[in-house]
Amino acid sequence: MPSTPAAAAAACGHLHDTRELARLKRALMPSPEVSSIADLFKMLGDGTRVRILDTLAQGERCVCDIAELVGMSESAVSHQLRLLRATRLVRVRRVGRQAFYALDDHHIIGLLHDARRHVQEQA
Amino acid sequence: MPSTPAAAAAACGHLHDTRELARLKRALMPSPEVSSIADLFKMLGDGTRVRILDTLAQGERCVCDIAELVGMSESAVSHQLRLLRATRLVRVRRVGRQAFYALDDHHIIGLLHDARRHVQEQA
DNA sequence: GACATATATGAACAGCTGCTCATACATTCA
DNA sequence: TGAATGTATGAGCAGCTGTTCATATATGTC
Repeated sequence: MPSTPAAAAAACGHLHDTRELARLKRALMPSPEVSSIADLFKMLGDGTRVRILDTLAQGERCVCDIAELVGMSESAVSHQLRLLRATRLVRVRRVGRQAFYALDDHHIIGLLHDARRHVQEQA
Repeated sequence: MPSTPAAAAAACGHLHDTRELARLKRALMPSPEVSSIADLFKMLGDGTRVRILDTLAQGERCVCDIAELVGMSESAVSHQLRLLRATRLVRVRRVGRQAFYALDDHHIIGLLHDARRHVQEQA
């Protein structure tokens, strides 16, 4: 029955109705938000950064202690902290020649916690 | 006072006590868990996959509809669905030559929702 | 001032990711 | 059976990521 050009666009046969497809499309997240969300998850999608954030969940730490705790070079950690700073996941407090990093947003702990529960469940 | 080799290991001067450092280290997440969590976030850290999951949050969809809704080629979507399947974030139901994908774990919606709130707040 | 310490950064490089394009597979229909 | 359809997959490649190594900067100490 629907051999219209509209139906041909969605030739799959499930959603015959282009109008319905358009309605669903409108309900999706807008692109800028998708990018922001993906960027946030990208930032959380690295073992070193997860470790750093887990460490900071215990409280403020200086760079060399973080490096020692996560088992990475201070340089590597510094590079990662730079990224975490840029995305406002951590903040710095400078005291003399030391830099003390802390979580800038405690929602992150929630996300880490939820992710942890998720991976534990399906183990 | 602490010029012992132990103190030299953590020469930074913040955590003079190696014992304290060891205690903190024990409180950190074990490596396998860190990897699993990072892998989960890695999976969520891509715009196309976020879009796919957002689409599936509305309900089961076949591949070509997903492709149309997220604005990507069916091939690209199929590749991503393969990854999402491998990490058990989505599941398939095959009917004839169509494949209907759905979220396999509704915790994911929670994570997406939390991330969305987070990026909206700091906008 | 000269030197050590704590952190930051740039360059370079290996490994990974996500796309496209071509192709294979499976199912339905003529 | 042959052709069309819906999906899956392999190869190839451009772009990105995370590390190391060398170096720079800034503060504190002598």
